[in-house]
Amino acid sequence: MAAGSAPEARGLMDEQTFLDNFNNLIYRHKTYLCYETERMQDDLWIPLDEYKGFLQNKSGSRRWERCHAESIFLGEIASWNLDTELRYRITVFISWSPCADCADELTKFLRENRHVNLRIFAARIYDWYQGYEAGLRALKAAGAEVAMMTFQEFEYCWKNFVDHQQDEDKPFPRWDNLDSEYERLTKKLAGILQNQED
DNA sequence: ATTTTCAAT
Repeated sequence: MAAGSAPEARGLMDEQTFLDNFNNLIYRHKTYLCYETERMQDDLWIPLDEYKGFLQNKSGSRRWERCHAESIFLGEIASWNLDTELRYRITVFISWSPCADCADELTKFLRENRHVNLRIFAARIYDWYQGYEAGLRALKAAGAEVAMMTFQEFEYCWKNFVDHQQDEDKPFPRWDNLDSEYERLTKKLAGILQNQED
C-alpha cells in the first residue's frame, strides 16, 4: 500500500485504541485482533505484508448484526485463497481469547486447512461464557499454539500494528502490573490446557 | 453516558 495513505489503510491502529483495548488489566466490551501471515520458503518464514492488519468485532443493537472478531477474520482468510500447495503461518494477537464458538470455528478451519499454522496470543482470557476451556483445548489439539501475550508481544504489536505518526521510535508505554497479570493469566491458561476432562 | 468479559442499560 502507498506510504502516504491513512494509517488505518496501512493496517495500523492509533495508539490509544491499542492501549485501551490490549491492556490486560482493563476489560472492554469489544475485541481487537491483529494478524500477520508468513509463507514457508526454503525452511524460512517469509512475511507476507499483504496479509497483515487488524480488525475489530462488529457490534449492533440486534444480535444478528454482531460478529466476533475471529469470525470476521476467518472470512478474510477465506478471501485470500491461500495456495494449498504452500505452507503458511498466521499469527494473531487478540485482546480477548476466543469464546467457545469461535474456538470451534477456528478448530474446524485448522482441520480443513492443514497447510496453515496458527498462533494465537491473547491479552486476556474471555471466560464469561461456559465452554471456553474445552474450546481452547480443542484449538490446541488441532495444532494451534495458544498463549497469553507477554511484554514482548505487547511491545511487538506496539511496533508493528500501531501508528506512531511522527515518532516512529516511541517506546511502548508499559502499564503497571502488566507482568504480574500476565503471570496470573498464563498459569490459568496452563491449567485450562492441561485439564483432561472434556 | 455509564460501566465495562466480542454490551446492555
